[in-house]
Amino acid sequence: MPGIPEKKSILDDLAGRGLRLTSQRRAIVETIQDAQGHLDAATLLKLAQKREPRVNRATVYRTLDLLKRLRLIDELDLMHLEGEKHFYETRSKSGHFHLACLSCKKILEHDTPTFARLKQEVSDETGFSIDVVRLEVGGQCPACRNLSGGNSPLKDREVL
Amino acid sequence: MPGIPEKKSILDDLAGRGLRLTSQRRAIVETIQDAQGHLDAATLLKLAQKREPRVNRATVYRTLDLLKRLRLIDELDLMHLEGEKHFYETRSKSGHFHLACLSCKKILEHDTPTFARLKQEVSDETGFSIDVVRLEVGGQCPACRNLSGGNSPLKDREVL
DNA sequence: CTGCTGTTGCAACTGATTCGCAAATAGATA
DNA sequence: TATCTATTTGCGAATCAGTTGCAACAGCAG
Ligand SMILES: [Mn+2]
Ligand SMILES: [Mn+2]
Ligand SMILES: [Zn+2]
Ligand SMILES: [Zn+2]
Repeated sequence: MPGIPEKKSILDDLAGRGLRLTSQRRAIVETIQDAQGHLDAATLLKLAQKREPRVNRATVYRTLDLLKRLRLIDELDLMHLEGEKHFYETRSKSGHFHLACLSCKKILEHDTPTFARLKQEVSDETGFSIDVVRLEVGGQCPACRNLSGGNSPLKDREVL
Repeated sequence: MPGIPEKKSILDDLAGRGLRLTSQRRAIVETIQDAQGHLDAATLLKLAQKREPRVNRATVYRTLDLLKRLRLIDELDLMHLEGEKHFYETRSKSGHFHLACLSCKKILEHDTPTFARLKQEVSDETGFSIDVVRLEVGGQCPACRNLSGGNSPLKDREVL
């Protein structure tokens, strides 16, 4: 196993394809890689501008699109809990999927061997060559579940 | 098993909750139920207006939101192959998931017992009470796979 | 039939993302 | 290092999906 060369991997990949390493791309990519959670485009712009003020919103979207097409990042909907924006995370930490609590809006990451098996089965059964798999679950986290009383799920009051 | 009362189930559900069965809701709900494939809001509006011209775009969105919250329909992203719009289908035909061919943009529905097992596992392992599960796969369908030559996946030309 | 209250149409508005084009610049080349 | 050129960017306007406030409308209980 290498030391910690993981850090520059996306930029290396871009360079390897003959793409230009502009200061903007560096700032955007490094921001995504250093981010703890899931970033939306607006947040990514703000954070990237701390590293390189000359980053424009359009460039963020163009770079996200590029990284998506190169399969270096994954796009998440996270059940669109607030608005229609999307979120992004690096592929390296991939394999997991996301649970969104519809009450407290927290996002939980999870994985289980059955998920990998499912992908394999889908590939085998359908003949698809799979590029992206997005599994998202919406529900109520254990904390919110207790908090909202132990009665029946989905009382009218809560949903209407 | 009942005869074919399935048809009115959504409207019955709405009525049972004391919600009003307006001509607009009828048109929208029946359009969704009769639809073969996956409808986006704009298409749904157009089709619903054939049954009842007095259907407005806002009402379509409000009704979709209502049906979503009541868990009577599911919202799909279908990998946002074109634009950022969403698609809808009735819950009754639920249980399956969707494969989107990134080349020909066809949508394939699929299911496998492992999918049900996965949901159960997720529920057990995380303690979440699950309301919605969305599994979407992006890739290349068998037809497009052959068509694009048997060489390595993702040539630069195709992605840049 | 009447009245109350939930629903709707309208048209303006928002938020997210995309676009065309001229200016800037990374990286190859001399 | 200076030059060249295709790629990338900034800008600001445009598009697209979805939302909203409010007055008019219309289910449906009584
Ligand atoms: Mn994640
Ligand atoms: Mn989406
Ligand atoms: Zn919660
Ligand atoms: Zn295809």
